[in-house]
Amino acid sequence: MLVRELPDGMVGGRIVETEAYIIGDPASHAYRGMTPGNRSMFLDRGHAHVYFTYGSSWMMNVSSEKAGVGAGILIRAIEPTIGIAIMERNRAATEQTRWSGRLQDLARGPGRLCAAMQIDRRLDGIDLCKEGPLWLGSDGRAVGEIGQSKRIGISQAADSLLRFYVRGSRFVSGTRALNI
DNA sequence: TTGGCGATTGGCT
DNA sequence: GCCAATCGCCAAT
Repeated sequence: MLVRELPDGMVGGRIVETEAYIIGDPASHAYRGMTPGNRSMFLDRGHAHVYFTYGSSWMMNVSSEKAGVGAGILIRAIEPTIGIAIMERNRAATEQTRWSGRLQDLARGPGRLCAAMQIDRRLDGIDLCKEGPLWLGSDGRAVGEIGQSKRIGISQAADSLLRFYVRGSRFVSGTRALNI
């Protein structure tokens, strides 16, 4: 689960899609070493790396190695379960990412997910494994079968099978062919 | 349902 | 300047 605590209430859901950006990965923001913009990717595992791209979208990684090593997991989609009405309002209020009105599109894709959950620069660097405005947890439900594919939208190391998704979930992004 | 394309901001070289 | 871990629109199937 990824959970966000907002003034209006809690929002979030089950993580159904991720991508790995591993050590020595040419597609990773951390590949060329630490800069002011990617330093949170070098925090100890379990911290947020929030960044802005394409002039329109915030996205979030979870740092995944020990302090000083740059690597992370991109959270690409959630199945909304908590505070759906609040997330719908957040998407509707975001001009850059217009919401189709369908629940399955509410947090389907890394930019949409951050828009729905109001994840932005202010959360960069926080510890996701303790109480706070954004944290990781579990609802205790069994995880479904996990599929594996190429990552989406990158040009470097494009063929590495580092994308992971819940097979059969309609809350997963990408084309049908990617989600077999 | 699928694939191609342009908008638009910030960080880095 | 350059370009990007996206999105939504449009046309074609």
